[in-house]
Amino acid sequence: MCGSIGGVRAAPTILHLDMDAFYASAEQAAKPSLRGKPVVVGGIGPRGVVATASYEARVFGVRSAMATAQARRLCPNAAYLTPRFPVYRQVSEVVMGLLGALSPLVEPLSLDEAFVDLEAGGVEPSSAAVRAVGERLRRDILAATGLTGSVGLAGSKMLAKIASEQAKPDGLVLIEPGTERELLGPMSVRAVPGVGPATAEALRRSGITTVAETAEAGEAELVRLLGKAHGTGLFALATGHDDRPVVAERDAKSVSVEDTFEEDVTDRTRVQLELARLADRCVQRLRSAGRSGRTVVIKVRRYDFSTLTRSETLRGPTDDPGVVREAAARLLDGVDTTAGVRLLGVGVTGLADYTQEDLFAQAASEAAAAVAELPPPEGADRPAGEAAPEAGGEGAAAPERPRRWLPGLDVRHSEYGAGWIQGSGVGRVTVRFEQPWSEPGRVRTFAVDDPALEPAEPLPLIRAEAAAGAEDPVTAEGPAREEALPGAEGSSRAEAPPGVEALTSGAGGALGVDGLAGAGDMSEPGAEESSRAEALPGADGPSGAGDASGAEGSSRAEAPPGVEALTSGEGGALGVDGLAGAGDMSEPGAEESSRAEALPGADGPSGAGDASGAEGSSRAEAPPGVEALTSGEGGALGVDGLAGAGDMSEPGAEESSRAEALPGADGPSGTGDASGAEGSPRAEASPGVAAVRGAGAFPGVDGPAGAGDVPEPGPEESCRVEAPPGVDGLPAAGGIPGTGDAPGVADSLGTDGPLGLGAAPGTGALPGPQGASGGEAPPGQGNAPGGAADQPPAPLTVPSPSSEGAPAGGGASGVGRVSP
DNA sequence: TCTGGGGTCCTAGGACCC
DNA sequence: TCTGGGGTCCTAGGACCC
Repeated sequence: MCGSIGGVRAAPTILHLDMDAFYASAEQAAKPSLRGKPVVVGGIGPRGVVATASYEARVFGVRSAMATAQARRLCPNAAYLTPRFPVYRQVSEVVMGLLGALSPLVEPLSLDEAFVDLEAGGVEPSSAAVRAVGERLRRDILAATGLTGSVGLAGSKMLAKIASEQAKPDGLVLIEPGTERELLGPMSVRAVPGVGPATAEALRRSGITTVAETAEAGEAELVRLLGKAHGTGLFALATGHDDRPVVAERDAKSVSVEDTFEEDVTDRTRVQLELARLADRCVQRLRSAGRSGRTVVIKVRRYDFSTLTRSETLRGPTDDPGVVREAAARLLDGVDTTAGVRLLGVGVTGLADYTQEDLFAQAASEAAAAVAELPPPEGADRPAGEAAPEAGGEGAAAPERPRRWLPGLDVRHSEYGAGWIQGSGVGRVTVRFEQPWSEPGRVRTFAVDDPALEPAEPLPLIRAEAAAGAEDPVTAEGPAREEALPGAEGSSRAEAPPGVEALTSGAGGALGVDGLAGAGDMSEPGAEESSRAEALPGADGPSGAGDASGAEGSSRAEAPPGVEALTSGEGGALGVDGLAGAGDMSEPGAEESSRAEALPGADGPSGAGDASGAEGSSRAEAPPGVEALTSGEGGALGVDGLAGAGDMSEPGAEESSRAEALPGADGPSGTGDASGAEGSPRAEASPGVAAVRGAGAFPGVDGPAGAGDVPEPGPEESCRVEAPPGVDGLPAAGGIPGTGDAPGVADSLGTDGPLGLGAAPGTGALPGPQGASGGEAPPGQGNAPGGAADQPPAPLTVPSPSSEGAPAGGGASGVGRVSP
């Protein structure tokens, strides 16, 4: 009786694999600077939602399906990236290939999930044998992709899925047949696949919340509450009955595409045009799948989120764009869109494997051709996240459209090689040059239309022929750095030297981000600096930057950002400034002045130095950075922010560089930062580490620090306020900039501090606030710089979330140092 | 701070046929 | 002429999943 119940095998031969935080993990594997840091993959625009959050981001409460805007509030320090599906698909194919080696019966549920019938694969039906297979599979997946997956083994699909859920992350759970009911009984009914919010609520109203209660309710009651299919199905699962087979192949039953606009569309002509474009995209997908369909469906989500669908069934299946476009247009005729359309979608169902061309379709398509030729609407509200125009149908010659540098996407620079977009805005794009197999790379900023920069194909997570051969230049560098990190600061520093100069160069100049970058740059020799210099106008920047170096190094570094801001002039806008500003913010009088100077960029120099001031600043910055990132697109800012952060995080090179550069003193610590960074950022931030390491140094790192920031009352608040703007990225930027204006800056900036960059600083900042310490902060910053930037993320928002603990940490550390 | 994109399955009412 | 009942298709909407 209690043993295996009908529908459950006597041996746990059904395996369920679920990759851990798949998209986010793939991004961390591809981007060394993001490892151990909060990463959020999803829609970057104002209406985006989170697809996947790394475990580091989940600590802050970030969840899938959450609005990205909310996620940014919870975890401003995270890196917000647009999804790179081609990469995920590639990895998925490798994983599915490994599963295919286990059994002919593999049922993929999505890119990162699948059931495998081990019995059909000839695996001995014993717990020991299947467990061994599961463990080996996990090892093989890690070796082949660099990613971890969790495995559930049980006698039914449902139980295997529940087991893999319990195994997360990076584990394996086997449910022994016979134990299912006792195991399931106490669980929430929400654990049963198919029970979502609505069903759970319906059951709750009847006093049913657990699986045991569901089973006790009886089938008749469940059918009464939920309907026939759902009621009987749930009763079976709740009582452990699940004999659903693993089905290898299933043909798709529909194909659809949809877009949510960044802003509601009220213009009817525009709505019609967008619908036609969607119809073309849908048909493209249909054709590439070798299918045709008979029913055309349109979906319209209105301004108030109410959604309606309209469908029309043709006499026969088609894959003709003209036919689908026309059907969609007819369906739209019956829908009132005057109040505004939030989303439009076009789908085709009733799929057939063949294409049936008929005369009618031909004629229709020709008639519709004209429509197709219409140029896609330009405009701010282009579908969120759409990076490039879809090749409409045939002729749609994609007119040159301004490239959109979305955070996370791959690029290649003729001189610096492969990298990815950390952020963009205000006419600039920040790129981190690193590869999956390299050490965390440096950040550089370019004009968005820099001809040397172009979109690139993603790199594999695992070096192709592997290991084979020679390392590429980039890699080469890496090694050295690593060593540095750990320890050493020493090493780091070594590098620093160069960097130092950089700083000096004022590269700092570069932007705020740069600021960070700067840091990073620093390490780098000439090139970067120059780049930046150019980039920014900032000529001034440089100096300012330089200053930073010093001491504050870090702090200042941030300042630099400010610089950028400044520099950018517009840019100013950027977070960068923010940073600077930020720093200021925290600090009272002094800083401001400092900043003032700083900002001005020109002053920069001094200002930077001022930085010292501090810390305060630091913080401010951090935040900014964070946001900046966030803003993502905002591009500009965020970018920076990130960058900065990034830097911080980064180990060796940059940091060290800075450290040295800076005052050196901190330097050391700086190094430390690196370490800190990571992590849970905040946590680490915590005291100890940070402190120790110099984290302080890094303050940046601190990013975590950022966290630290949080803690602080006053500053933050202000920060936040401002932050908002920043968040949005651009705007903020702009705002900031203004701020930037040196003077104002302080205030604003401060707030902005936003930048995240500051984060790093922030750390320092906190302390700084504290006062004098601020000065010290600098050091951290130095480190931070690099690191900070990255991490940056920290804080603005932070406050609330998890930060709590963190804060202290961050702050603490910062403080700690300071005191010293 | 509103809430993506791509799917699957189910329900329910009406039309239509037998 | 009235009244039924079953089955299928179409349409619209909703829940749920990743």
